[in-house]
Amino acid sequence: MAYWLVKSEPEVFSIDAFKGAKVTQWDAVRNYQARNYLQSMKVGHEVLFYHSNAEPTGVAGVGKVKKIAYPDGLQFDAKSDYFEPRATKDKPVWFAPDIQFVRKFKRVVTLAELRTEPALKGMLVLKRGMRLSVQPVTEREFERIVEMSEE
DNA sequence: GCCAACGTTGGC
DNA sequence: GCCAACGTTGGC
Repeated sequence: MAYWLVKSEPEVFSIDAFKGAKVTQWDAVRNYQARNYLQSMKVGHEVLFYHSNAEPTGVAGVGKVKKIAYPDGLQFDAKSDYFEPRATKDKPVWFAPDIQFVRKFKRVVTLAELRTEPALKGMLVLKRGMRLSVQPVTEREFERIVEMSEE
């Protein structure tokens, strides 16, 4: 079983919007490393939902992979900001899984808290300049953050 | 293949 | 709003 962290700006798609949507395709990611992680996600993998560019910034809840990655439809839409001229229906460039809402934390586990927790020292999201919007996390990190949300 | 210019991310 | 850190683009 693998665990992941995905970032979202709450002004664009918040944990409450996620709750309302119930399931959403994690589309509009346009970075190859992030795409490769999206394609590594398997049904049942758990996902930390992280608010970036937010007040406060931090982990806001949990989701779960509902369906493995399939073509991101935005790449075919010439009017979309996420249009991909190189993509064809036969050879799509961008893929994204469906992620299901699981729960909203009682409180946001803030980035500042993540930084002060020794067990989370290795997390990619804490690395200087780490802008990747989809990241792997370890089971230990995942469980610790869930615990912190209960404290 | 190099690398400068440019655009984006995202914390602060 | 600022700006550091990256990723991408495109001229050569």
